[in-house]
Amino acid sequence: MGKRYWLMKSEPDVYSIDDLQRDGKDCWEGIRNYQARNFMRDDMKVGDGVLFYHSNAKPPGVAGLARVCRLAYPDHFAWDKKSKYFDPKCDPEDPRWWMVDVEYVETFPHLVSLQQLKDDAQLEDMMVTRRGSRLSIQPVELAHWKRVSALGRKG
DNA sequence: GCCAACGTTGGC
DNA sequence: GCCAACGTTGGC
Repeated sequence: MGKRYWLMKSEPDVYSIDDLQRDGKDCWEGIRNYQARNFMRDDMKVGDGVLFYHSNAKPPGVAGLARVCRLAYPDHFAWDKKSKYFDPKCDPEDPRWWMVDVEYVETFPHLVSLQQLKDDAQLEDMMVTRRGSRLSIQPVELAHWKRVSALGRKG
């Protein structure tokens, strides 16, 4: 399997692309949805491209690019009682939740808003534009990746 | 802050 | 295995 592309949602109030730029790289902890977990655990490879999406933002949209820089490993916050991602049903011997690390690549000079994504004919069937699409990690087609990047760089 | 959409839980 | 109740997501 060659390089793949993803969209990963983060609430900027919690962790924004500026935070990732400051940190250089960070673990993507707290994913508590099985479909999203499966994408990270089973499909993400080092070097895969990430559209960094700001959810619950004004406006919501793709803020820039990141890159997967570590293969999936157990999300240890799941058994950290002090973490807000603590999951009492989790057994460290049999990890239920996984995460990858991502590294900062670039911040778009123009945030590509959800409305822009919806209005763009080339992005018609992109998953994030579908109504009720709550999945916080989604696969992205190469053509969509290229189009979103172009919009973000050129406005 | 509202609420529709969706995922999970748990009784049966 | 059904499904009602509940919790969360996330746009608006």
